Amino acid sequence: MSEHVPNAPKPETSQAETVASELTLAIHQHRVLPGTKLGEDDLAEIYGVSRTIIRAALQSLAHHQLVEIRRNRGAFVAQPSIREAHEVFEARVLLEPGVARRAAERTKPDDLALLQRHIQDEHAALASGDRGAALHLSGLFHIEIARIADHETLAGFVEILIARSSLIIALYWRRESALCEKHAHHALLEALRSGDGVAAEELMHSHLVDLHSALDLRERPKPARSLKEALTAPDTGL
Amino acid sequence: MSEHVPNAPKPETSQAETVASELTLAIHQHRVLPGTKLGEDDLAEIYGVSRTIIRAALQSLAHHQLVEIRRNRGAFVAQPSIREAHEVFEARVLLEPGVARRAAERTKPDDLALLQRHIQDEHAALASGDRGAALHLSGLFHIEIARIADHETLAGFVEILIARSSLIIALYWRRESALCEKHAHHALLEALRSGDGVAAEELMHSHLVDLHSALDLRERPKPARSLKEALTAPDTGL
DNA sequence: GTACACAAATTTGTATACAATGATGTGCTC
DNA sequence: GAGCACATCATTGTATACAAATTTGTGTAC
Repeated sequence: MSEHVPNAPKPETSQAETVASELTLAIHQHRVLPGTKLGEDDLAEIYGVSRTIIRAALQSLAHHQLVEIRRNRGAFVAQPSIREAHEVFEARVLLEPGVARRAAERTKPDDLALLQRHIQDEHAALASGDRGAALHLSGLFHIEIARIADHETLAGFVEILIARSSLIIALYWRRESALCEKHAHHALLEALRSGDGVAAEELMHSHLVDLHSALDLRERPKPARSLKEALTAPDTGL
Repeated sequence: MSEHVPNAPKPETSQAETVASELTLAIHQHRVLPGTKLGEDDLAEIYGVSRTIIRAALQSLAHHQLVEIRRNRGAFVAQPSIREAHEVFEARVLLEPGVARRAAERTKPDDLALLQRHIQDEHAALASGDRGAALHLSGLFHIEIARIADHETLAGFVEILIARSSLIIALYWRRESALCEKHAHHALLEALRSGDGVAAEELMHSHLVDLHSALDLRERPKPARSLKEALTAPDTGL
């Protein structure tokens, strides 16, 4: 039958999904930055698979708007515009508070333990200076809440929005403001623990508004990095 | 080998996108029903392209949850469960009223004309007995409103939800209730014309609640059709 | 020295070949 | 005749080969 072994000789998940997951993780953790070109041959060699697999993975990421595929040009890590950044956080403000309320009404003990660990891990990552990992875990916290809400459709949307948020934070995060989500997440956890849906809804709302306002979304060209793209656009004046 | 597409001297859009669009349309119009197997070789021959293209198109539809890909088994038109059906309409009730309000605040004269034509076409299709085409146009009406709202992120979600709604209607539509959306759509159009966001929001809300309640979502096995799948599952008792 | 034009090299787009997995059919055992 | 084992077939999964397009490099004209 099917025993859940990590390095199984018989992959239950397709190779394309594996590559897509790894790439997604790398983008979430800001190991590859927006604008980076993702050449098919390079990736094929890195992951030891053929371009067929890489292509499928890249298409998957493109559907999640994590990469942009330009015909005959290749795949690049997406660079959300200021407008897109606003859209994403507006959508999150619209969706996630309701999801949090739903989650508060359905939280089980195991869920609380998992969320608690997420917060711990996030804190540990921050303490060790790994901002990328902390950011990733911070996103996972929100995704976990969506999962607890037990609404796959909304959870899928939330997942997409959080993935794009990671790109937006990479591009527009205001350096001086600390990435201190510990308090907000802890308060949310407590609201979930007590089953207080209204509190969870409000906490999530203010948390997201905070995040949105912590971005520097004034008019400026996107910091297109790497290659000549960084040089064909005017400097940000930093 | 390419004599299928009439006028495509220089394809600006990739062949995979073309195939995906055609398949999506066919599903929206209920020309292929939920549960239908979409064999790669068959599709490759039909559209006159290689399996590579077909595969990319099917993956695209799978991302939109219009088809389900089972490893080593192939692609099948998705059969949303009752639970998924509820989820989809819950999500639509959550998202679309706000989108309609936004749209009312941004409607331009050209948009009104376009919506008017959609309603006309839908009515004409219904009169000629082409329920599939009418259903498709009905969905396009909602998508058009999302486009007018000028929020690409939300519009993308709405598009996905409407695509899935088409499958849900194919599976669970209550036969006796007429597919009479003309009044609701016309009322919405008028609200948009007068720029009354609150009215548009409320009209959209009640319209969606109506649609949801017009489905027969009582417990029953999914009508898996075609091939032996229809025989391995208990009959719907119809 | 700059700008344009052309050629080489790299990279993506598509088709096809082969391998692997699941489905089907046949024959043997009991 | 029922049930299982194995061979055969069909279909999907993956790799590779080739075509098309873009980018890079070089040479020449002015």
